[in-house]
Parts: sequence; structure tokens; C-alpha cells
Amino acid sequence: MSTKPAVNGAHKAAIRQENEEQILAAAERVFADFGFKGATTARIAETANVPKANVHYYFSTKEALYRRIMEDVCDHWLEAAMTFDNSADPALILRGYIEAKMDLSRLRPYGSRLWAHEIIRGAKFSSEYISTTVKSWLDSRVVAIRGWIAEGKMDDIEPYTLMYMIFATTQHYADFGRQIEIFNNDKPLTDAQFAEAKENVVRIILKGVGLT
Amino acid sequence: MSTKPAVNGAHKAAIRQENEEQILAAAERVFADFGFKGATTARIAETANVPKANVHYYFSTKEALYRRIMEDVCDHWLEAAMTFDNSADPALILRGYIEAKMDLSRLRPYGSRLWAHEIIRGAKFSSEYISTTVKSWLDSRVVAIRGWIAEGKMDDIEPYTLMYMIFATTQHYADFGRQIEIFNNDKPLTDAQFAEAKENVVRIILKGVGLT
DNA sequence: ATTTATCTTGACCGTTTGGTCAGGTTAAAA
DNA sequence: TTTTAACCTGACCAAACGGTCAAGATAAAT
Repeated sequence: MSTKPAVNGAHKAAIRQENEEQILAAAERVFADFGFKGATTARIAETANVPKANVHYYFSTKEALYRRIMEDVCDHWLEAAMTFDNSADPALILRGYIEAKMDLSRLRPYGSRLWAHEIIRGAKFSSEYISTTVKSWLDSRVVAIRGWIAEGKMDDIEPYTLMYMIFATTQHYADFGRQIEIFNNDKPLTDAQFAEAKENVVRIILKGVGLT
Repeated sequence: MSTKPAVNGAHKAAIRQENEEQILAAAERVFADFGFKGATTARIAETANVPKANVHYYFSTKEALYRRIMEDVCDHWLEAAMTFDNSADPALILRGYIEAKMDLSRLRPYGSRLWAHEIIRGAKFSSEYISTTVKSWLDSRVVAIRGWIAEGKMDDIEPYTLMYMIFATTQHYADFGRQIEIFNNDKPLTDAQFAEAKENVVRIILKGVGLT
């Protein structure tokens, strides 16, 4: 067997990276499906196709692995958040944000479901992150919306309610994807169906707050 | 000690009923907080203030207890569903249904969170219930909405999207209640705040589908 | 070629879990 | 009062759990 002629320990580094990625991907799925307590390290290992002991070689504890994945999920969440700047037309901003959140639910449903587990359980691992990073982001968006209202650009609605509505509706397509699938005659939404849903969500919300 | 003079075994029956209720209430909370796997019979017993063995005296297995609670939750869900008849003005019907769902999230958050756990996990225990009872109810509502659209009473939106939006938004106040609480400076929404949210949700959705 | 550092893993361990059970207490029936 | 049926529970058990470890395999450094 032995080694590729790679320079400077590149092979070992590649092994480490590949194994970590494999374990993280498996853990995201398993945690999303079963929650923190319901997920077992044995199942994560099996899903990742590595022996259980190897999971603990790369991630000291189950909790460390969980925290690491929560960080990754939050990073993606912040990415979508960035589409919500306040420099342009309110209708365009809201549309862009809703579409970004819908796409995230479509492309990374496990992350959304993991987050849902975490919050339902009482946000034990993430209450600090929510009360600092997320809250300050949300509050600044609320200020922006209040500004639009004051300028007469949209209806006088309660901004938090609007934001929660966007959170809830977009994440519903990930968190309750199984239920939607059952309602859709046990078939996942096609791309066309999902695109139609996305457009309808945007339309209803924009019109609902007087931005049409 | 001994017995009240109650006729015909009424005391024993009362004991049974009270214990079952106490265990069911405790189990609903614990299952909602930790999910099926995360909940432990010991914790349920502790919450219900009975010895663990007594839980198994009244409910043979953890799964039996879980199924029983799911049934109760579904019963309440159907109650709210009944407010959505199709005999009157669309705006009044939708308003009534949204308000009933919001109230349910406020008054019985545990049930909603339990349901969320169940769906996220893949609806292992309830897929049949969803694909029969719930689906046929939902489909009939969709037909009603299509009728309203055909009559020109509201905008031409995709009815399933609207229904999912209502599900998502109303249940969000239960399922993500902890997150909302954190955003609200770590204080639960007051009755006034909740009432305002409810009114805003109704207003945005009704206007969003052209029912104002 | 030898040493060193990292990666790999089957076997193992203490704890927690859902569930059982024998033996007791209490209330209703006879 | 005696018998019977229902209720109660501390003590227990096998299985599953998160985590450890020694010993081997592989790759990088000397």
C-alpha cells in the first residue's frame, strides 16, 4: 500500500478532512432525524461508514459533535440573512430573503430540522447565540421595517409577527417536509411544485403587508 | 383510612382516572420537551409524582403511552379543524380557523410540539392518520378554496401553499415559543402581545389572498 | 532504515434505559 | 368478617448507551 508522493503530509491531512466531513454529514442527518438524545453514536458511525471508536477519535464527545454541527447550521443561516440588507426596495428585499430561506429549506433540510429540534427542546445549546447574534440581527431588521412603515411604503403591521411568519412558513417546507410529502400523495414536491409554492409564499406575504 | 361510602366502586374508578390523567399530562410535557426517544419513563413518573412501576401499571409500554397521547392531540386538532366549515363568508371562515389554531398554540403548546417532533422524525407513528383523516380533511378545504377562487371571491393562489402557511405560522407560536421568548427579551409573550400577533397574522394572510 | 506521529479498531466498561415481578396495601363484593 | 379484585412499589434485569483503551497499521520525519 503506502503513500502518495504528496508533499508535506498532505495525504494525512486529506484523510482527516475526508473523515471529518463524512462524520459531520452523517451526524447532521442522524441528529436531524432523532434529536440530540435520540441520535446514537453507533448510528452516526454506521451512517458515516466508520467504526464507532473512530467517531470519538475525531470528535471527543457526542455533545462536541452536536455543537460543531450547530455552528455549521448557523453559518448557513447567516448567509441567507445577509440577503436581507436594507439598501433597496422593500419588496425586493423581502422577496429575496423569502426566496433565500425557501431555497435553504429545499437544499439543506437537515439543518433546519436540527434547529427545530434544538428550539423545541428549549434551546439548551443555543440560547446564547439566539439572544446575541440572531436577536441583534432580527432587531435591526425590525427597525428597518418600522422605517418603511413610517415612510408609508407598506402597511402598519407588527414587524416581529411578519418576521416570525417568514421564519415559520419557509422552514415549514423543511421541518414538515414529510407531512407535505404525504399530502402530496406520498411524493416529494417536484421542482416545479416547489417553485410554485415559493412564488405563492412571496406573493401572499408581499400583498399581505401592502407591498404590491 | 378506608373508604368513602361511594356507590359501586366509584372510588376505585376515580383513582384510576386521576392517575391516568396525571400520567398523561406529565407524559405530554416530557414527550414534547424531549421527543419519543429522549423522554424517559423515569422522568415521566417523576413529573407525574408516581413511582415508575406505576406508569407501567397503567400504560403497558412507553410506545403505548406515546400513541395514546398522539390520539388526544389529534382529537384537539380535529376540534380546531371543525371551525373551518365552508358555509359562510371566506374571510370569516379563514379568520376563525386561524384564530382557533393560534389559540390552540397558546393553550396547548405541548401537543403542537409533540406533533412537530413526530413529523420531523418522519411520522413513523402517524403517517396513516395523516394520509387518511388529515389528508381528506385538507383536500376538502382545498376544494372549497378553489371554489372561492372560481367565484372570484379571492385571488388565484395555490390553496395548499395557503394552508401550509397557516399551519406553519400558527404552530410556530407553540413549536418555536422558546425562540420567540428569547427575542422578546427572555419574557413570554403577554396576552396583549399574543392578541396583537394573532390579529396581525389574520390581517396579513387575509389581505395576502385578496380577502380584505 | 529507523523513529515518530497519526490513524484505526475490536473489545471492553460503568451507567442509564424500558420493562418485570413478587409481595404488599386498599377497597369492593360476598 | 372473609374473600376477591384492583392498586401500588422497591428491587431487580437484560439491553443499549456514551465513552475508553491498548495494540496494531500506516504515513511522515529523521
